Amino acid sequence: MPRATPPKFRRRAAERPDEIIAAALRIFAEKGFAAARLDDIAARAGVSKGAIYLYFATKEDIFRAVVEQAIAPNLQALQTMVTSHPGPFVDLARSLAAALGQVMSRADVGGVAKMVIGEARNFPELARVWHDRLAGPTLGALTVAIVAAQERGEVRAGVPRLYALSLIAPLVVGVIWRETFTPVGGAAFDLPALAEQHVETLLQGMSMQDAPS
Amino acid sequence: MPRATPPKFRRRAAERPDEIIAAALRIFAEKGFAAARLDDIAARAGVSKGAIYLYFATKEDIFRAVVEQAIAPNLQALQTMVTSHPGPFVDLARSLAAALGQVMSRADVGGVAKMVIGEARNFPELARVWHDRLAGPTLGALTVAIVAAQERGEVRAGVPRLYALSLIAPLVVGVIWRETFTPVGGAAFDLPALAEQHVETLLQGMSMQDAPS
Amino acid sequence: MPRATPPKFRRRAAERPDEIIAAALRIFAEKGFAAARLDDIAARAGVSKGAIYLYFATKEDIFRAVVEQAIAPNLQALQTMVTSHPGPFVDLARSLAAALGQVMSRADVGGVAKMVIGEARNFPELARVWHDRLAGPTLGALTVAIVAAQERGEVRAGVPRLYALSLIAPLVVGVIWRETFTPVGGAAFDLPALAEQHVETLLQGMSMQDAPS
Amino acid sequence: MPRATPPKFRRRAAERPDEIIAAALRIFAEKGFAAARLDDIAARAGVSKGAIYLYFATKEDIFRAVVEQAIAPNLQALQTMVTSHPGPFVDLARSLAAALGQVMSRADVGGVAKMVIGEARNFPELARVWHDRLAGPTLGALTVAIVAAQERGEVRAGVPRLYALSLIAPLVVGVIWRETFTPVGGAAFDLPALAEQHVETLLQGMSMQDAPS
DNA sequence: AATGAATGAGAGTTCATTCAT
DNA sequence: GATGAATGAACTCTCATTCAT
Repeated sequence: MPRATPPKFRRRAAERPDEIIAAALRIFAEKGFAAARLDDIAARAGVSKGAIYLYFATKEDIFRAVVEQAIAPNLQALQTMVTSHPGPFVDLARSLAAALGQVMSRADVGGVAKMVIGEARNFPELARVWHDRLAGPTLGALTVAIVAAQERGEVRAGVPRLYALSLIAPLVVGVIWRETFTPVGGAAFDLPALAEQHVETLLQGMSMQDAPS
Repeated sequence: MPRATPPKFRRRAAERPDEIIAAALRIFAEKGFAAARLDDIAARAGVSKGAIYLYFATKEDIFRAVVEQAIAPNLQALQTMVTSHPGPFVDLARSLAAALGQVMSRADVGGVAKMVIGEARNFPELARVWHDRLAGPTLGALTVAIVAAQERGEVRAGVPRLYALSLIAPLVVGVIWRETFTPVGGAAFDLPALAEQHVETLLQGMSMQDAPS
Repeated sequence: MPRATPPKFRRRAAERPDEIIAAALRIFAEKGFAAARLDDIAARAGVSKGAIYLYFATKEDIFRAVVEQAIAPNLQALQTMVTSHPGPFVDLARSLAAALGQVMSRADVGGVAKMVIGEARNFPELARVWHDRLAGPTLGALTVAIVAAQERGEVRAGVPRLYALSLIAPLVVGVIWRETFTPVGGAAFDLPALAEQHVETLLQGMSMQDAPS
Repeated sequence: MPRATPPKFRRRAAERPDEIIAAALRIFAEKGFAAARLDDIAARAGVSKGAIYLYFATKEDIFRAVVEQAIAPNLQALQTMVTSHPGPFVDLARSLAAALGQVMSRADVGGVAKMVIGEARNFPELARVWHDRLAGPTLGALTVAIVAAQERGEVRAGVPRLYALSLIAPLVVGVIWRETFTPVGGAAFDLPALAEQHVETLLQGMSMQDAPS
């Protein structure tokens, strides 16, 4: 076993588009769509400005690719978790909270979310994609689970969809807070701790057993 | 050596700046800072592009004015409410929820919030203003109230600042949802109803009396 | 004799145009025509911008008035001096040098000259006015005097018009130097001293009597 | 969100910056700094307006480049000539006059000089550059040479720096005259002839041998 | 007569997009 | 495939000029 250090191969084409998307994510998250410059994206991706146009037709296309791709990896797992959870609601809620706390801690989730929120009016199709493929289904599945739990007598009366939002919201706000206020001196939130305390507290309030007379 | 065409003059007003700010709020909320055009703001305000520069030095100045002014009117009232509430925590939480549900329903709050979130990196000073004068104090006052409530035995153990965020978050997300997904077909949330159900549920979970065995 | 201090009357209209011209001279000399702003001229004149248009139709008109008026007062006296001087050329030259040294020391002459030079291409009519009414005649009269002096045997052979320019040039350059280089640290010239030494030296060179064989 | 029209490309060159500077010199000399339009410079250079910004950051930068570059080529040679001239002062003066007469005849010298004079207040740094690197040293070197000549008994008493200015001034004025009055019908000066006659005459006056009784 | 708020054409500058190399 | 010089439309900002008061 002569040399342990393998000759360092440099990247070859084929990963180019992904590298560009990764670079674009950074720049878009930082500046927003309109203020981001192709030059910056190219520089960060380590390619020429012209090379970008070999893979994407317009700046908007890059943005679309960034936002659409960001849905796939980790977030989509969430709804399958919600949908396929068998046991009592308390278990589902706890798993979900833990998973969300984990996911939300990832650096880029906040950036993309910020972009979707900020550019929803300019790119309604992207807002629609995020709603139809991510936010809507996730909230819907959770709502369904809550309805079932209510029917099983585990959760007390109340609008299920509002319960679902109540459950998820603090983590979303936690991420937004991190993106918005932490850079200017705002104290950060411990997202996993927030997830756990919030879910336990809310579950306590939603639970049937110790309802007041 | 400019023109000599006959211009058409309009009215005259000391409210000009406010009219411009109102128009700018609409446009900025719709397009974001960078994508907003001075022409559009001027048109919506019913003045010429040049007239804007009688009152604001740069586009950024308009943006600053919009964001800073949006703090004052309705939102600042919140923290005084929190600070000056004497009775049991349950009462404070309910008043706060009702007030927040009301405030958040106002059309422009969501737009400005979106801008602050989206442009936080480009305008850190504005993020700082919103944090230092609005978000931070409000959350802080609520946290203090929770600490006091815990000492009085009204609220069970737990990190007070996380409780505070848990309490407010769903309304924030409700507003963001309205701004982001409602225009593309997402079902809206009834904010006052959300506020009420969420607070009642969370208070139930935070409350001491029915602690688990 | 009760009060020696008369009630201070403020200026009344009628001197307005002259005040505006005076203010404009300052601003134009400082910035040049294009970079001068009507606002600045109005401010320096102590009137509103609109008031200027009661007396002048355009910015160019103000400029014309400034340049044309600057000819009249002291400079025109020069050529009459030249034309009407009876005695030997040496006397004329000395009087001229003294007068020029005096005139050129006036603050605004340099400014206006600078303007005429700098804007000659943009305002050929003004360059023409200065040439036809000031520079040309003065130089012409001096040339005529030199021709006469040559005929009287006072001045040696040589192109009279070049002699005339030789005589005047150092003072012109002295003024330009003051306008251009003194503000950035260039050592100033003592204009009267320059006038005297130059004329004496040049006269010596022009003179017939001690010509080399 | 920009256009999609088919542009027309031109050549490719490393001389681009110089072409732009050359074009800018023409336009600036003609209009002055403020009245010159980037469009005109671009058109004269045969490039698009945007292309200029590949090489210069601002309009002022172009101006600076024009003025600074105009110093180097032909004028700087002058002071080395003055400094390194060994023989009697008369020889130096004659060489200098001939060289100056030559240089001043070049088309662009007058234009740049006009700009430096006209914009000295707006661009003091450029006036400083011209003073510190061109006008000051040249005059200084000439002054030193005159002092030496006085010590050698070649030149009679008198302020050396004023002698130096006397020597150069007519050519400067000749160039300014050409720029200012020739286009509006003023009779031009034959610069080489002016240089020769002036220097011979002044040298005669400065010379020791035929001092007045 | 005088003001100054308002206008709008025009200028400098940016940047997504293209294409000769 | 890749580059980067070049383009030109669009945008922010300026300022001479106008007119209701």
